[in-house]
Amino acid sequence: MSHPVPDLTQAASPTRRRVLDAALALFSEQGYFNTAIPHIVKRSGVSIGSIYHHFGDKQGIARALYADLLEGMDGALAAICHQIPDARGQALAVVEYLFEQAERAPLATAFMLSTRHREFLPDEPPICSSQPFNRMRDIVSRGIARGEMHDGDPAVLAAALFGGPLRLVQLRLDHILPRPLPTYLVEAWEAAWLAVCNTRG
Amino acid sequence: MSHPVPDLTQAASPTRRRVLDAALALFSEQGYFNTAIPHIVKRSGVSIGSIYHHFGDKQGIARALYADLLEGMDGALAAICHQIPDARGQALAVVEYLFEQAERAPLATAFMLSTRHREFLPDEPPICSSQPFNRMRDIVSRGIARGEMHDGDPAVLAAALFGGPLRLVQLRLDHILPRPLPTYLVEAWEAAWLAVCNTRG
DNA sequence: GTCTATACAGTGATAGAC
DNA sequence: GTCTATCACTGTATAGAC
Repeated sequence: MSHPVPDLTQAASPTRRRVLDAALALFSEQGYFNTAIPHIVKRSGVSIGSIYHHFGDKQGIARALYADLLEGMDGALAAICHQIPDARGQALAVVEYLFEQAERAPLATAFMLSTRHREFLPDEPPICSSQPFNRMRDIVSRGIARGEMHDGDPAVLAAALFGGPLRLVQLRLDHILPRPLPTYLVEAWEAAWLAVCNTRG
Repeated sequence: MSHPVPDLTQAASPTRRRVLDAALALFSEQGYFNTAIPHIVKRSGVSIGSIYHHFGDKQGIARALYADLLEGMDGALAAICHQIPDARGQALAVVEYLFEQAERAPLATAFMLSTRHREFLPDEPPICSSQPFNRMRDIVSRGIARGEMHDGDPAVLAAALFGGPLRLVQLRLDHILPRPLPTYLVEAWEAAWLAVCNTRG
């Protein structure tokens, strides 16, 4: 039932990890284009030769990082959808996960949610069409089908349900919100749920 | 009562305008860092010497553009807040404005809402603390005070109210939503308002 | 104010020893 | 697989004529 899958990708290499960690920090703090390879060399302690050996080019670093984080996020959402039956519970768990993750791993969350990946990864599909975001839309579609949420365009309802919480994450990552996100969870969720819940229920 | 203020800034210069228009198009389509000065030269028809004469450096172009668009957006929101008395009407008008503006001037809207300005304008304050966004929070604060919206943290309520619509704008600008934004206005607004309205009213 | 030609730095990427 | 040294180039910015 559990999935301990031991890194099918070759992410286990220690140098690879060090480069990805350094790149994540630099990309999140100053942006992809403000980060030169020598910066990554300094911060990671890995030589430029090794970096190019592992990743091919600069885009390759961002690509590997992006795939890595997408996979982690999708795994979390998959687990949620698997363990919780009702759409409301799933959506709440997703928001809770996003809030906790933004505090635990702000750099990773910022790189996932607050970055225009297309500018430096022209071949990647937009993040809205990625697995995790598809799952969010699926939750909403199922919520409508099950009568938990009122009828309507799934895209609009998904925006209404997750738009507020995602905006709060953004504000927190930009250091606008003073308190940790989980302290806003109850209030933010109540408002979000009111926007989509079925009043006939 | 009206404010025809004839461009206090020296934005009237025709070459200045041509440069700003070209820069807006290029920055929005491919990003600030993927846009080289020679690109702007080609697209605007203005020589590199004139560009540097007017804007000082590359950042100067982005800075002028940003100030220009912020001023326009703030003027629109100011007019809304001035003409409409109740918070609900103001908020609805703001969402309507954002939806229309995203269709009428998608490049400008994308540059304002979907760009990490800090990456190339390190001295600018974050957009969340700009005039237009302050007005949105003010609308919410007044809505709470007037009893139109239920009590709570203004930041959370503002995110709940505008987060969904702003997310739809994002999706539309990324070419994910098939139909023009105004066609989603009624449904999006109803959901947004449900999230914050005072049920005792 | 506008233009052309040019200087100069920093960057992504490679070669090749170990 | 890891490293150092180096290349080739793009892109910002300036000089100075008109």
